[in-house]
Amino acid sequence: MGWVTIMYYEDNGCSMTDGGTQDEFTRPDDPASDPLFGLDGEGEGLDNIFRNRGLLVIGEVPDRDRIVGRDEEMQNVANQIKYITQGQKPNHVIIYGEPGTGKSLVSRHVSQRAIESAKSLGTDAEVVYIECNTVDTKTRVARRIVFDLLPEDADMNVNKRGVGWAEYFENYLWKILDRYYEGVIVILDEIDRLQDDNNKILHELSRAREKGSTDSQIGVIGITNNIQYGRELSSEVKSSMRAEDYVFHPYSADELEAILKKRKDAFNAGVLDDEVIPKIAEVCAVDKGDARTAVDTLRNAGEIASNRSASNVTLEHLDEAIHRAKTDKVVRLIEGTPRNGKVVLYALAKMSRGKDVEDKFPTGEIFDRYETAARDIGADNVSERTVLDRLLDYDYLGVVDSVKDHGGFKKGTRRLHALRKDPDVVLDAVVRKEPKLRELESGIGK
DNA sequence: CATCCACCGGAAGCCGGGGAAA
DNA sequence: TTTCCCCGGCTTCCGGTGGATG
Repeated sequence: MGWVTIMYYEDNGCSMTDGGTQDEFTRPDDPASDPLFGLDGEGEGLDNIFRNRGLLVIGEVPDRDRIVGRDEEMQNVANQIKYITQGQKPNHVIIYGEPGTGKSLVSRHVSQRAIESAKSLGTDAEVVYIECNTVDTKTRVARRIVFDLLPEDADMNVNKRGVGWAEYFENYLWKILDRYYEGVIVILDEIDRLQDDNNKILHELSRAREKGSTDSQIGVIGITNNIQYGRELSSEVKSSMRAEDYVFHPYSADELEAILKKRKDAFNAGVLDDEVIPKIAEVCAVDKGDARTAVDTLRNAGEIASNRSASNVTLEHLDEAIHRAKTDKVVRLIEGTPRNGKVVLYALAKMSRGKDVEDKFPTGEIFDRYETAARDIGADNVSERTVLDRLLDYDYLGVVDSVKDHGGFKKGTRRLHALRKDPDVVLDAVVRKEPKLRELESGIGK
């Protein structure tokens, strides 16, 4: 959950001095029935929509019977790492595919099961899962592996600071492995987020046994949603460490529908309108078949219904949830871009509203609209050259489609720009990130 | 054909902020 | 803490582009 900004407006007619005006919300004697949180003391009625909202929170590894449509992928991964159950060397695996196609899910689930099988067969094995978008340097990765594998009761003192990545390996990791583990699987998620020469750590891990660093069997599963990176990595890695690589394809609408239905029991019986799940599946299947977004959207629709104290989750709530999901996506893309860039986007969104989707605008026109917007909010405006740069940035980010245009009237090569997202969505996103633009919007109306 | 238009996009350099180094 | 340096946003400058024009 993210933080929600709540604004309070002062009530002018209110005097704080005299009288003992108490809280509007009188506290109940029993905190278990505090109406402020919708409690009634019985644990009932806390929520008329959700029974178990946790089923719709991404990040936990679900039971095997909630995994849908990835049987082949699971078997493929299992075939590569199964040797660890016998205490033998697992193969390395590289997985790539679009976001939300079950890469992390399958890797974690299969690895976990392999480790359990190994343990029950008497092999000491463990799995380490690392998200490289936060653990993004060689040293951090090495440190995470060491501390994750270090048993609680180990009589080994590991320095937390001042240790280089190679030292972590030399001084600690190999020793820990030799002492406690016959096999380890290391999952490196979003491996493309590792900084520059990250393949060194891949190399070190994957060749450890051949180099005689340890007797333990190490299997690496590298995950990336950057197809390009995945290709380069897998060809390079394949030759040097013989890793198998797999592509996870997006979920179909049917699979998405099945995934969502498996999580239907997050809701109370009967509150979820029948059309909701198929609609989400349909919408998300068109947009890259992203299961994460699908589940998020279902949860959001439920939350919107819940906040409204509605008795059912309806298509209306869903439409709002979809809009919110799209807005969130754009917000994520544009946060971190310069303020003037957002004003440029604002200008383009304003121009695009009500126009044909195919309509494109030359840089000059956007610049003019941008200038008035910048003046309206009292921001110092940038040159046309910079506006062009901002538009090209957004093109790279996938918010704007920017193409070269040859042979206009009395014009050489020029560029035309159009939004790749719904203008209303972009407008909402920009307005959310830029308070001045929000004032402008709410002031003028449309 | 040469010229012109109106923009593209690379290069160089300025500036301020932030983080590392001293 | 101060100092230094790097980076990203921005500007200015300028050669490039390619159909229209006469």
